Amino acid sequence: MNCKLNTPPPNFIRNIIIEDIKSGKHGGKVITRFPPEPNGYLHIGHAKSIVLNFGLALEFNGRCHLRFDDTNPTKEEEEYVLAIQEDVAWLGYYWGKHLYYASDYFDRLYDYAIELIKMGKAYVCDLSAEQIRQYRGTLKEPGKESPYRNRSVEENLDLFRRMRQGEFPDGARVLRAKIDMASGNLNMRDPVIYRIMHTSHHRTGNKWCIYPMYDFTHCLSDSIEGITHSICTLEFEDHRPLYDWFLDQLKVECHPQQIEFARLNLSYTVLSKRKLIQLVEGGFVSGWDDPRMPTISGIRRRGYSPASIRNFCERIGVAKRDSVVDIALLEHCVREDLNKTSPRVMAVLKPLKVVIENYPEGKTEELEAVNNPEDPSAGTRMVPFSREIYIEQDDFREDPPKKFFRLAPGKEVRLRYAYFITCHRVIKDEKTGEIIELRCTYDPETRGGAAPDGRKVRGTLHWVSAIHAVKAEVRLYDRLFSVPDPDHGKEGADFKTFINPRSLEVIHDCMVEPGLRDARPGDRYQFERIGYFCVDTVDSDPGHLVFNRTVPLRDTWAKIEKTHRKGK
RNA sequence: UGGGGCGUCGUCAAGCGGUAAGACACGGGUCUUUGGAACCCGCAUUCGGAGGUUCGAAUCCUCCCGCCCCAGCCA
Repeated sequence: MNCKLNTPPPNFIRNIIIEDIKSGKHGGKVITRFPPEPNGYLHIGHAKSIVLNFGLALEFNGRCHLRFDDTNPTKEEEEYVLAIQEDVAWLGYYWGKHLYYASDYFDRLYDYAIELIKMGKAYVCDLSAEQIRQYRGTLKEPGKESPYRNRSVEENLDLFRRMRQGEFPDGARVLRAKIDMASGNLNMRDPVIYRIMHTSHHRTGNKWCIYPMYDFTHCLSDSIEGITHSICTLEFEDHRPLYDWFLDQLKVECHPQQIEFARLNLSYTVLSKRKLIQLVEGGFVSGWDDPRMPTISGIRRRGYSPASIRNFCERIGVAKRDSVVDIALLEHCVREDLNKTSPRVMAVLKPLKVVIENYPEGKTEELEAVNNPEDPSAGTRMVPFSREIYIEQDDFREDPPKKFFRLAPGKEVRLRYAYFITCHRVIKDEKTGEIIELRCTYDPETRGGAAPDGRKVRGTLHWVSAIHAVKAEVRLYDRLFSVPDPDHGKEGADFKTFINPRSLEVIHDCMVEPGLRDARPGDRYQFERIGYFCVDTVDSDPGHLVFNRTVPLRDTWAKIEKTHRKGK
């Protein structure tokens, strides 16, 4: 475990656990579980659950199991179980030997079902799916009892065994719990607990042709593993009576407590599996790991650190009310972490050539640059400087507005770690009028960036020596959606219509300092004055560097300019 | 009168009868060789609404209003 734990803020689940420990419930133990269905990729919403479950286990000296809820072979695949394990591990959590599969319990679950039948608490029903739906009644009207509800135990036993033997086709019969067709809670109206599926399972192969349903499987799996607190999301609140019913009927030795909390919603994105699939399959993104996706793999590729995700999940809190967390908090969490850990480097995204006329031609010198002002132990590096350099196009204005502290005709600025330069001439393309080069002079007395005469300059620019520069491709990622709540657009507009057309801008001829030549996939940097970037793990290679922008630095100037424009 | 939940600052969220934490966002300032970071200040006389109990209520009671979830042989 590599994550520190300052005491997390209080939340109702933690409070329940503290009380339970105090009262000696469950022998004072805390055993939780994270139970994903391996039918898709994990996203930031799952991270909330992972951090909650593993975090609680860690805090109270218990343990957290990783259990795959794999009871529906038509939807689940091995590929997902591998991806999920990778994501949980990347987040920094270890389940150790406690890796389980609901499918490991199929034999025991079958035995439990037999037991239920013997108690007269379950029966085989021959109604079709459509009929079962009709018999279930509606939200306001009670259901009707199935004509098969009162079969004898012997007949039920025989039929259920034959279901297992494969004597019946898919959908022919199901095993149902005998509870209450008039219950206000539809989950209690004789829920199906086993269905016939002649489908091979990614782990049990063709051993089974009947598979247990979630409600029956989950509570018993929890019980088998000795889970103390079974934490799930709000939509399962209605299932709790059923969760408890099975455990009560079967007189198991361990009866975990199910506790529900509100799932995470994040502004400017979507988190439902169904919608994420549409983004992938519709080609709106490059895949599940597209850096704009809220999936763990996407976020990872985007350059977010595991620590920042954990921190985010702890800060958003855990409660029962529906809420939408501002994505600005997530962005704040990455900046906060990356600020302390990322080496600084100079990179020019949109280069503008600057010729320093009074600097000797052919001369090169090495200037010392600090790697991370937040971390002295990161040391320093040498950066080459020469007569021709690149600066950011945005750092020059021929006609500067008020408070523009960067370069302009006649203005002096500091080149970070280098010299003060003053702009004397602007060279433009004769035809287009586009600025193609600046002619400047430098003050040799200001080497390193300090003025011996105490002269102040407000602006400090990053730069890259032209002959030493390394070219790179940079991908500027932005929020995937242009509205805070794409899920609930006006008039039920499809969420895809809110996709931010500028969520990705690719820049091909960026100039980065030479030390970056050796950057490895996944390496994270702060491009000074611009933002945090990481080397793309899929498309970058030594001959063609590709950087992903994780998140831009806070840009006060952009804000000033914006409000200025609005105000005038 | 189907059943189950939830309503505290723009957004999250503590609070559990003793007189509204914190974070993000936002606004202002200090500092600065990143207009970054850091630091300082401001930001709910009020807790969905109305009654009631109490010396005292966001916290207890009553009624009302609003929002979310449930009719898969999905999880």
